[in-house]
Amino acid sequence: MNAIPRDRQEAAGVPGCGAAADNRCALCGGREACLPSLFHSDDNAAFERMVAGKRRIERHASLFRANDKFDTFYIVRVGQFKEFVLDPASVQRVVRFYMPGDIVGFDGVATGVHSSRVMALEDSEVCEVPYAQVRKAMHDHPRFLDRFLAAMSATLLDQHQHTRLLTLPSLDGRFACFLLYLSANYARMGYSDTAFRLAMSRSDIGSYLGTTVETVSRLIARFNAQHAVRIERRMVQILDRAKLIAMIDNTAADRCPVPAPTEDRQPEMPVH
Amino acid sequence: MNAIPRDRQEAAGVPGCGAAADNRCALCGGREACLPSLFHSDDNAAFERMVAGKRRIERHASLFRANDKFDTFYIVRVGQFKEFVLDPASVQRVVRFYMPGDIVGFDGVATGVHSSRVMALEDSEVCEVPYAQVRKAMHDHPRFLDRFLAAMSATLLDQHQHTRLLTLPSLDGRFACFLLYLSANYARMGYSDTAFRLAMSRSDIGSYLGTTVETVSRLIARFNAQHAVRIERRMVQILDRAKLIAMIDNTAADRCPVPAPTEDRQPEMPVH
DNA sequence: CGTCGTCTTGAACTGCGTCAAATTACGTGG
DNA sequence: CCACGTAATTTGACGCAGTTCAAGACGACG
Repeated sequence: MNAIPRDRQEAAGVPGCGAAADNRCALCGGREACLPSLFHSDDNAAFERMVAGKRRIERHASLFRANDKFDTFYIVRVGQFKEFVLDPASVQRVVRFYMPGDIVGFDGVATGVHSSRVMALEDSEVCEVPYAQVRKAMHDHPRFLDRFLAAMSATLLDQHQHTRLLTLPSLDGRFACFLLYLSANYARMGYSDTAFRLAMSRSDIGSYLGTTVETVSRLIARFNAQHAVRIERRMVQILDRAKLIAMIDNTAADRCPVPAPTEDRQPEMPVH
Repeated sequence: MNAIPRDRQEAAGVPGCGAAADNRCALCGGREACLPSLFHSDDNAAFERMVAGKRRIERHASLFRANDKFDTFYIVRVGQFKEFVLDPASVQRVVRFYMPGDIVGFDGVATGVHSSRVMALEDSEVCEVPYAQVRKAMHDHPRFLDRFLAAMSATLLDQHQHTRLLTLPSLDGRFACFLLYLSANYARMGYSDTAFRLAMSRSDIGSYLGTTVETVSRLIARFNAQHAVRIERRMVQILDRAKLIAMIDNTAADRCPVPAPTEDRQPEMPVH
């Protein structure tokens, strides 16, 4: 997710799995890295001045909705969120999930208005950081500027990962990718990367993977049968990580086979 | 694409269609808005100092590749680009297209290294803007800081659009969406939004839509037969825009039907 | 213990991927 | 200017993965 600087996330086929950061926020103090190294080598006190306050968000309550005014960033302290847009038929399209340490709100900077809705998947808590303060801090602390830009850029990389996931030809690959992505994020937060609880419903997963609830169910059944994982209700155990990775690679084969461009000029006819 | 501030792009089902900007870059002077209002109300001269130079990129040559060092942004002056990553099987996954006025390189900020490859679809030209200069300008000119952040945020919104496109259940919807997106972008550049040339191959389109070349071919044939468009070779004419929009909406119906959440607390069972 | 919602399972249908071959476009060299 | 070769694009036939519709199972809570 957008925890930064996401220490050199590798470009392999699998979502980034940065090491767990360990910078305690003086405000939060929780055991989660609630603001992952964004400020620590610089001026920690500066950050604390930036934080306007904390806010609790009940399960299923929204942090903000599409068309709400944007003037505040949120850093997830505890809990998880889903971000989604509503398509014409009022169907949710989950665009991403947020976990502790992630920064929420970048989408609003462009227009001053939020373009999507962010809803808590469980009882959660966030730090509020007014955009005005962030701007000021960026001006005053060059290092903070860098870190902040890096954070924003990292969310772009996350989006790319999601895009890659969505273009995997088989659902097996997508689901495997999704599980590894969760695993990596739990690792980043300092939890087990082989056993964790899903905060999201089957519907949310289906939406995120670009498929239906039923198919998600069947995917789970199949993965369980193959002993790659053990998913029961919302508990997940990863039993055979290698098998999951293999599922991504195998299914990725020749789709839109633009041949691997080792040289710069790939063979294609010029346009008249 | 990431031309900014993307004047309040609407949240409707269709990719953003900002109005055509009209700020001439003193350096480029081309009739395309090569740097869309990023600097104009502030200090135009400041920008010109920022631009290190221009660079020509031949068709099929790369602006940069994955793992190349990042230290420069590029603003597309003329031509078009595709950005893609290679999956394990060395297959291209097109993540986005760039058109004149778009800023390229945000992905590199997070790690200092590019995560994808950007290749010219036709003979092109870009302005080079060193990251160091941008940082300095952000520090010196608060308004520029705002604009730059807005630009970055806008690319995030673009990615969301792509994600939404990819989760449309039917290929018809995706392709319709793609055509409207191109149309909107040509409009933004001041060209006709009903007749234009595709810079990308069928393969690239297939990759962008998450499908195969063959299916793209069939989509085109079907759309032609329905007189929604007239696509011949790489020339596109949009004949019935309403029909295209309808194709998106119709196919968007109940997929992962999380009911429209008008109230904040949508009905779902608490987790034990 | 009954109701409600989520999740799972079943069966039938179909859109799209896959493989294969034909066709067209375009650049090259004669 | 024409003939040829390469690569892109189109078209056809077939099979399967995944959607759809429908019903049932499970767990939570009143």
